[in-house]
Amino acid sequence: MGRHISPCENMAGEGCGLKRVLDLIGGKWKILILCVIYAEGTVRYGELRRRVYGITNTMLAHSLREMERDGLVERHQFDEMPVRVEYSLTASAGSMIPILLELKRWGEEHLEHEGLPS
Amino acid sequence: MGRHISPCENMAGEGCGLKRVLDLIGGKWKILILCVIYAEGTVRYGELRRRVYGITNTMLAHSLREMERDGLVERHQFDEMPVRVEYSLTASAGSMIPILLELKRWGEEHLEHEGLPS
DNA sequence: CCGTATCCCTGGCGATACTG
DNA sequence: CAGTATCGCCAGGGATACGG
Repeated sequence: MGRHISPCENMAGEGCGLKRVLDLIGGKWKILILCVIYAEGTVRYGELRRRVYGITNTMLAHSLREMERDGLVERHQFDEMPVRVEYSLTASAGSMIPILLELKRWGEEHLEHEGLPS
Repeated sequence: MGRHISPCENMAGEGCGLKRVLDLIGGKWKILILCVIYAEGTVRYGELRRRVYGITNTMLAHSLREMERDGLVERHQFDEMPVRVEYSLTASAGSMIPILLELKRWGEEHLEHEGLPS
C-alpha cells in the first residue's frame, strides 16, 4: 500500500483527463506534427510535410485544421507571391511538449530499432 | 536560437522513438488500460473491464495479449475454480507510467469537461 | 470466470486530381 | 506554394455467440 492510487480514482472513466487528451492528440499524426513544429519553432507547410515522414497532404492539412480549431497550433498567412503560410505552437501546446519529448526519450531508451526479425 | 532543437534532429523520421512508442501504446485503449493496472497494482480481468469505461471484451483481451507480447504487462493465471487471472505491469511499463500520468494531468488542467455546446 | 471465434461496419487514412 | 475535393480501401474496433 502506498504505491497505489485509490481504486476509486478515476483513471479511465467516462470523462477522464486521459481520454480527453487522447481525443485531442490521438490518431496517427498529431503528436508527430506537434513535435516537429516545436523543433522548428516556426515551419512552413511544405517543410512540415517533408519533416513528418510518410504523411500525406490530406492528413497534414486535416490534422492542422483540427489542431488549430482545438487551440494547439497557430496559422499565419503571408499574402506574398507565392503565398507563404507558417505554423507555430500555442502556449497551451507548448506546455504539453515536454511530456511528448519524455515519451520520445522513453522509446529511444526502451525500444531497439529493429527491422523484422528474419 | 537556443530554444530550438537542431532542425536535423530526427523528430518524426522513419524510425523515430516517438513513432515506435506510438506503435506500442497507440490505439484507443492501451494507455487507459496501463493506467488502470497501475492504479490497482494488480487487477483481475473482470475488474479491469469494469474500470476501463466502455471497453468491450474483444478489445480488452486483444490489447492485453499484444501488451503481454510487447513486454508491458504480465499475466498470472491461478487454476482455482473458477479460474482467476491477474494482470500487472512490467518494470518497463512502470517506467512509462509517470509520463502517462503527466499527460492525464495536462488534460485535467487544460481541458474543461464539457458536453457539446448547444 | 476468462476469455476466443466470427462476422460486420464505420471512419481514419490514403491516392489522385485539381484550384486560388 | 498551400492547400481542397473526391473517392475508396481496409484495418481497427464493436456485437454477439460460444468454449475451457
